[in-house]
Amino acid sequence: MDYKSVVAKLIKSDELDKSEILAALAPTQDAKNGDLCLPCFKFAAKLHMAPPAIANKLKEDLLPDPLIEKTEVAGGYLNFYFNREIIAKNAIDAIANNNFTLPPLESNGKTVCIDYSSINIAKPFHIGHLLTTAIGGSLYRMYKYCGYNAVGINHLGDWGTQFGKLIVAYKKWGDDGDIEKRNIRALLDLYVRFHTEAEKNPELEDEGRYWFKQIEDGNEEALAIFHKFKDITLKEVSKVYDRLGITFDSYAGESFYNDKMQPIIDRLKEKGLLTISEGASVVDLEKYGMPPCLILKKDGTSLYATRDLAAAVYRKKTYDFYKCLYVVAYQQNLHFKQFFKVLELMGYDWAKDCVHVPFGMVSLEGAGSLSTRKGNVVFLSDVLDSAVSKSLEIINEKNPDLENKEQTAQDVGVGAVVFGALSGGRIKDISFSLDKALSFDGETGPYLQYTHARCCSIAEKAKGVTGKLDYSVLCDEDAFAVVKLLDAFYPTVLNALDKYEPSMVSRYLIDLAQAFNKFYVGSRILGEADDVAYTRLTLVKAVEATLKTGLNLILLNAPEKM
RNA sequence: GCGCCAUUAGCUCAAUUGGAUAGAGCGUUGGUCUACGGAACCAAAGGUUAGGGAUUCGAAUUCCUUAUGGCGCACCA
Repeated sequence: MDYKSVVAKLIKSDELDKSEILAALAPTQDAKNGDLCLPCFKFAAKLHMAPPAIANKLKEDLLPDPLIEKTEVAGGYLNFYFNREIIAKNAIDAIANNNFTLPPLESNGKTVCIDYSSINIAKPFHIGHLLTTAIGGSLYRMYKYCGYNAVGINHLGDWGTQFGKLIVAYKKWGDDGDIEKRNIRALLDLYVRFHTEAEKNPELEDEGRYWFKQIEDGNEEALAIFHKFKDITLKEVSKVYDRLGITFDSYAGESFYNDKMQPIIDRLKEKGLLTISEGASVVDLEKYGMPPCLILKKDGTSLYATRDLAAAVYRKKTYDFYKCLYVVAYQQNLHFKQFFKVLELMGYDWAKDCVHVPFGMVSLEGAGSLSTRKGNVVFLSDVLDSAVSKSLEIINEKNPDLENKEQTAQDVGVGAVVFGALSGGRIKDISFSLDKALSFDGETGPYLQYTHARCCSIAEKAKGVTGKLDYSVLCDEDAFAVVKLLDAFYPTVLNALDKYEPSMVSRYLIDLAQAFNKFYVGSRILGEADDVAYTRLTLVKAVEATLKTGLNLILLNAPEKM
């Protein structure tokens, strides 16, 4: 419920605009100052009055409404204290009358493409890929929830000289039995070995280039090996996606655009954008304060930007997107600025709808930056396994009779890792530590899941409780804090989407769980009078529904017992 | 060298986007179990918001500047 606009309508003023007042209204920081406040300082110059005097005048002229129980002037603030029963009724009824679900918003018909995860073939799925995968996956769910048609795109890194190198390594040192057994880890070893050997024998690089050329030219042997690598990778990676609950609508990657770049180059030439510089074909961007965007190398072959241009045009044609997001680390900030500018110069007015959603770097605590070439990586599946087995240990210790132990341990262990990736602002660099990823106390995924399970448990035990809703029961500090948070769910999700920031939902869920747990320890349900018990139970079920829906938006399952 | 980003409690992060006494978690110390899940709750300690300047009723938030760290800057992606 949008109480700001309700209050704004009640404020009478000849000199002040409704929109001005609406913009100034803000939630209070502390409940003792009421629920909403109007700082009057900025009106002082216009009205030639002191802020407290303005607050007092507005207070006197305020139209009466049942929503507002009282108003107080404190300094230059006009504070509004709401009738808590009305707020509680609105918040609770919205969920209770919907059979304790928080339905998605209605479709608005808009399509959003989200390019995320975008793993490289024949390379490990390591913790460096966790952020793009989790952020993109969460945005995907949030867009769907908010009524958009979301298209998840895994822009596979399935082209380039590294495949030639890998073929060389495979032909020299490859062991099919080993690959069969250890699949992608065996490929990683080959890749690392190639780079160490190439330092001694630089001619290996030439061999690598030769074999990549064979792939491009359709050499059967080369293609067979390449496809074998691709199959192994996709099979392995899809296991991880399954565990994370991630899905894609398209796996069109780099190789997919190989035959779609010529029209781009033609159009660039047509528009007179392409110039030759140091033998390469570039789009000069000096006017815009950027280095040139390289389109073709001097040998005439294409580059990253070329493929991205082709992909963007293809996506616009195929999906007619309202927005196209690229969830890619901030290292590539400049690349996206250049690439979007080139799209714009090509005359595509939808270039403004392309958005880079950057995030911070992941390094290894104690071991520095991740490097596939050096083999300095931590496999995501290993991290998930550790988290799951720790979770299983805790379950065996605390709840040994639990059914579905394995699945629950998956939910909780994976949840801990994923929440860790989605709990902070995107842009912060992360120094990955297994200890931190395996923390289950405090502001963590398992804490949210625990709180949800607690709700389920009470609801189960209080099944027989019936009575009438008495909203006055929800007006004490602890219960009302929960009520206000329930009311903030949809605005929080919409705001998170607006900022492409899943962590806003994560923070919100932590706030809700903390408020709920505080309420929980202080307010009994079983054993209270019928109406009190029933009303509190209803609040519990509303929290349960909100936690479950919110957890789902940040990719966490919400087991009923754990 | 040029550009972009970051810097808030010992550590990891918030702060409704310019509002009231800057809040949480971890860790530390001390409490709460004969009520529904202790993966919990309560309390204490911990701050010149990296330093300096400016803007204004008001700045962690905007601008300038310095410092530290990260990233990027031509044929990798």
